[in-house]
Amino acid sequence: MIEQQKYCDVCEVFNPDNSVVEMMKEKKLDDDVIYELSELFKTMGDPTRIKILYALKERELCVCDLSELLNMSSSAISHQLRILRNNKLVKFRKEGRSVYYSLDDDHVICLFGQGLQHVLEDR
Amino acid sequence: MIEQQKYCDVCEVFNPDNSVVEMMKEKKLDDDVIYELSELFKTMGDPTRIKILYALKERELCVCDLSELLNMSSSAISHQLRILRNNKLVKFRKEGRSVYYSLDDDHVICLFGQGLQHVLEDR
DNA sequence: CAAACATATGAATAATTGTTCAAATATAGT
DNA sequence: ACTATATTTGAACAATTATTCATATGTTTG
Repeated sequence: MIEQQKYCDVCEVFNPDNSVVEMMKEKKLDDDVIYELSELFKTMGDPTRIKILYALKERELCVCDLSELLNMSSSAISHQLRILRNNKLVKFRKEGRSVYYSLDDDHVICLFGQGLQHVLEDR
Repeated sequence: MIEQQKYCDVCEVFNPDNSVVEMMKEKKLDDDVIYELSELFKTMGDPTRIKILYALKERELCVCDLSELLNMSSSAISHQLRILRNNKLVKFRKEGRSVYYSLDDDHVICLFGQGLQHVLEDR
């Protein structure tokens, strides 16, 4: 076992004491959290939804506002808003036949800012 | 035109002066930036890649480290690393036959933290 | 109640995506 | 030169996704 030399200390499964694998595994996030985290980012990983969130950053808007603004069908917008709603990125308020959407909390804006910083970094 | 009552001030296309549409359109982000931003979030929107980034947060690791750590084939890991590389989330360094990957900058960690805050908020 | 409007929803379709498998490239040791 | 190891790559396949279309729900006005 020992004479079988390995070059990656973590791949070294024959020497548990020196293994980083276990260390990492202890520190690992709940699978639930990892899943939710990836769902959050996935939700923000679509141009249409980015545009919706960017618009809602300014003020609350109803479906037809967004539809007009982004030049897309109300149906398409509504579908995307449902995804944003399910992931708690937007909340809504009904007024007559209109439904006004707004950002659910300010984490979204922070994520936005951080993302922009990363994107605009090397230009 | 005027007698056609509308309930969403933004949808009101017949009165440009009072329209919020134009205002928003002026403030709108470059399509390039929106695209890149959504690509960034899309990149972070996968459980495997989240796990990779979370592991790299601690220290640099090579492909077989990650493969061992996440219990996945080197091929699968390599494919995901390519996506992370293309989106400038990780950088790499070659040493012998190994390729060590690490986080490209600390925006990733900030995004991580913000995302976690959002996810863990209501529990 | 009927007509118009705002939104939501389900099915369908085209496009994208993650993993697997097989094969290729590259580096190190014998 | 040969073998073992580390990584990359391309094709293939199943699964997911965004938009469109048609239709349904709910609300307001006449």
